[in-house]
Amino acid sequence: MSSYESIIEVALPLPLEHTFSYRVPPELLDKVRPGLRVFVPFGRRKMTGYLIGYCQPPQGQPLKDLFELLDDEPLWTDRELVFFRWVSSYYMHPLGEVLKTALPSGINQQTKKTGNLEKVSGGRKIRTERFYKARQSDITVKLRGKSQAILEFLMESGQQTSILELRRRFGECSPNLKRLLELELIVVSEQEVYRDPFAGVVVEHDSPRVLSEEQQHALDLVLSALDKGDFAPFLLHGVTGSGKTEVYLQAIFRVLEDGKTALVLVPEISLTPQLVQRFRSRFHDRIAVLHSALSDGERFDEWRRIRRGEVRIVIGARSAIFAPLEQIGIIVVDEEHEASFKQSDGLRYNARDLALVRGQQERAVVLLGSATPQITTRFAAEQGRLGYISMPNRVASRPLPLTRTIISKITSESPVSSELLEALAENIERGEQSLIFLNRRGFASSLVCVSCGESLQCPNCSVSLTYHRQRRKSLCHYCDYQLPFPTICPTCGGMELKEVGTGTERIEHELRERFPEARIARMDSDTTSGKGGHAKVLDKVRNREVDMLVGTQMIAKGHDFPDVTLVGVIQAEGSLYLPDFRAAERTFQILSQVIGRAGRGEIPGRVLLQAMNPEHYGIAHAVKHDFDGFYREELVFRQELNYPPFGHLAAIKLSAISEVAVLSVSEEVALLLHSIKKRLRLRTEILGPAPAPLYRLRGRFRIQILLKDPDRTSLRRLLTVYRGERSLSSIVREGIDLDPIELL
DNA sequence: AGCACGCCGACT
DNA sequence: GTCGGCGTGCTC
Repeated sequence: MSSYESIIEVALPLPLEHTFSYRVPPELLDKVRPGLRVFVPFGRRKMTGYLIGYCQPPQGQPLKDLFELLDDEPLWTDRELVFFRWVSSYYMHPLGEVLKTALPSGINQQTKKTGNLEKVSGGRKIRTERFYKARQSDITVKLRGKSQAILEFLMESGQQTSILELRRRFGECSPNLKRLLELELIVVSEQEVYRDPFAGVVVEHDSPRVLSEEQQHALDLVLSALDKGDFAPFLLHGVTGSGKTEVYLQAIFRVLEDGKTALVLVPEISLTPQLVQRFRSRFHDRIAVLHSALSDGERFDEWRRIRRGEVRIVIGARSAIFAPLEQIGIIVVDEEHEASFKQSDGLRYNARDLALVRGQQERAVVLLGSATPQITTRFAAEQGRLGYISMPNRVASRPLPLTRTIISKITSESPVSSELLEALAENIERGEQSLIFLNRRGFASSLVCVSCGESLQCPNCSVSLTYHRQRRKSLCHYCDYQLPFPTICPTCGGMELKEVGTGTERIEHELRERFPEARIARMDSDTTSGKGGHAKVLDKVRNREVDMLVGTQMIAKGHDFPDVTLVGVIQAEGSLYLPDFRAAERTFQILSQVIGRAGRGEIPGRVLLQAMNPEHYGIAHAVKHDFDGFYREELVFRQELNYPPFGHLAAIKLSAISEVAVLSVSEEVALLLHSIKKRLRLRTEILGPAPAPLYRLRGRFRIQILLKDPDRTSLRRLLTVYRGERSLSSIVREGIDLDPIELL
């Protein structure tokens, strides 16, 4: 054994830039390989590290020996390590922590000190089950009852059969099996099994559907890119109901035919059971699913199935970008504009951006699908850095819903306008379903004291507490702060508190009074807590057990309700004035999505949209289903203000810059930055807020941080110094996801 | 991140 | 006189 392999380089999951070297004890020399986890001494601790390579013995310091190797087979390939290294350097996050994030959680060993006792915990968890098999023998023994039945079954099948399977067929049968074992008629063995997140769920088979002309054209473009076998990124811009999923499915079919694999990223898989269902009925058990609702055990097992090449398709939420797939032919990012592709603690990454990077490294086709792509994505497509595929029409020539705005005044008595009420009444009469969308939960958005005018505020977050009538509580929607059923003003002791602002709870209440016979359901994070909370409501709607569904964003995303013909939107501009440079974009997107829920079946849909200022271009273009119009106006607006994709932020390349400029953040964040300037401990200069005409616009501030003489450490500090709700790192990361193509 | 060492205030 | 605050520094 060469001495070269006797010193290994180990990355540790700690916030340290450096990797560490260890000596390999002679008895392990023939077993070490990059890709294994190692258990090593570190200070006076012991921890799990990642063997990433070999190195020369550093002079001067004595090396420690590693304790043990935790794996037999490498957990990652060389190619994956290249990707991890890229992630590490781009997000300025230590390689060891990147590896920890990428690998299934809960497999690392940790030492904990309990008094003087050292406790090793964690480690891999492979589930095993007992399997029984009939012994081959000519002896025929006649047994009684169940034992005989079990023996006959095992002899007939000749297969290894798990205890679970036997229990399912014969009920409790341990005593019988024990007896059969004693008689040496059967043998038992302990075997590895996978925990199956879909245990017991049956799906029907689904065949490829006939494509529309538009879909066929989109598919052809993707297929010809696949044939070239090179990196090819696309934006698939298709309106709601244009059949993007079918394009994904058929492209993936071809990828599998070519012997390659497919990775599908979806925003929040628990919210899109329909999509997973559709994939499963097309591809059956060739699919692994990765998302946060899996237990550690299930996730570990799905991960192992992928690593071993037993599945060719992975569907998952953002973390699935690290799935151990090899030979990736296509990466699909569905609803690419969704913010949930961003991981916002620990390693902060945007899975949508990483899809492009991994796709490039794997020479795969990357398909970013959306009805309302991010402005920056569309801009990149316009510049030719992404292929652009457009599907502007719905399948089966179904028209987009007829959409109308209603001007709503704050002073109006009911939050639901009379026109909307009328339309709802008509729909009930006709036996058709309606959705009512309001992007705010609770009953009232604040309680205001009639005598002193103060509103109830959260002491931690300085925002109004939302009044929840059913729970008899005032809640902060940012933190967990809550007050029980407030009756007295905490400022002046006044006895009368007025409900101001409207939430979904109030709308539901209102509609129940107006339509006592109607079957009304509400769907927001208050009503869908607990397992399967979403599915329950969604099934009710699909089974037509509900006439009206009131809800927040939740009802806008990805559900196919074929029988909904009317969508009502309360406070359409509700999200327009949030202190976020993407407020207009978000408003347009959410409106487009909710409008897209109407008329997906045989009957054309219609939408009534209540807004105080329907002339705002985000709303006006949503009404006209006019993405391009919106897109052009937003680009002009951003160009004037130097916002992304035109601003300096696009130039943030963290490893190379000599100046960090943060622009266009909220007033709150701007003030925050000033207040923590001392804590930055950096040689910095914070410029701004900008002159009034600029920063006053939509309440946004323009500020700038100049980092003098930046190095890795100071940049990291800038990223991590403030670990609040709105951390500096998230602001800098806002910059990172501005122009993903810039990454390549 | 842990976990040490280290130097100043209120306590059995 | 000690317990304990968190500042600083190190971990192959």
